[in-house]
Amino acid sequence: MTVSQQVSVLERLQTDGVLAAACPTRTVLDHVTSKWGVLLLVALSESSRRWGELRRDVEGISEKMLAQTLRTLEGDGLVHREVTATVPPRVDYSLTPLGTDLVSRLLPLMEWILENADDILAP
Amino acid sequence: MTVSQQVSVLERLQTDGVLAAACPTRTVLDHVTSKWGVLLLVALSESSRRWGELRRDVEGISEKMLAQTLRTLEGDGLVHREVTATVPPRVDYSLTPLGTDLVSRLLPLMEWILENADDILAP
DNA sequence: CGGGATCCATACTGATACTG
DNA sequence: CAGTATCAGTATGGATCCCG
Repeated sequence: MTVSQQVSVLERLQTDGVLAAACPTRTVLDHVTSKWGVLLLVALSESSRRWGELRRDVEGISEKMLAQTLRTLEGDGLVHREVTATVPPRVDYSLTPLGTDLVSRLLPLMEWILENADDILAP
Repeated sequence: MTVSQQVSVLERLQTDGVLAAACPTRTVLDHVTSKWGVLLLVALSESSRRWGELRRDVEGISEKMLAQTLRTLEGDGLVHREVTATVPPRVDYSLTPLGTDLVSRLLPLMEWILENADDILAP
């Protein structure tokens, strides 16, 4: 990414929002960067997952926050919820096209964190 | 990004951490995606800024969270703090090379949010 | 100007119990 | 299996006042 591109993004962030309070993009940013939102989106990046799988994939998440975060992401149109009316019931979660697009921007960031976590926490 | 790349990133996230609890990368992720951390990093993306400038740039941030978040980011080696001992005192904040590198991964995400916020919140 | 200290409200977490 | 409901404890954020 060139410097001129960086500047233009920053300028648009200032005028259109994000850095401005009360801007709708703040809400989206909060959802996307929420503690569990990122991890769930990443966990869904490869394939659709069932409730119990997500609960195991994302270690440490409580059932309450799992349900709450999934509902938020579903409401944002990032995650698709599909119920199969069987006994026992089966519910699959998957990324929507919008969610897939978002995750493609998210994974480079996660990869960076993975590679640099040691540098950050070591000193 | 290809599918094979996505899979490899996810697999490394599962084995090396992030999705695993008690992993150091979780801490880094929390700092980077903290409510104000993202906005401050972006605000610093173009040039170094003074305390008062950041306070105005990032609308809605309280002085407490500004100080707290800046100290965290400084401790993570992402932000550099430079004090000029004058009267009145002057303190400048800027991105470290590590911080600059991180922001280059962060801006595409912010740009995506900017472009898709309407689609997410409208329905 | 650039913070630190304090108090309060909210959000999150954890444990448990219950349901279709 | 996939949740919902509730309560209690904790962590986090915000508002305010104060200081060198």
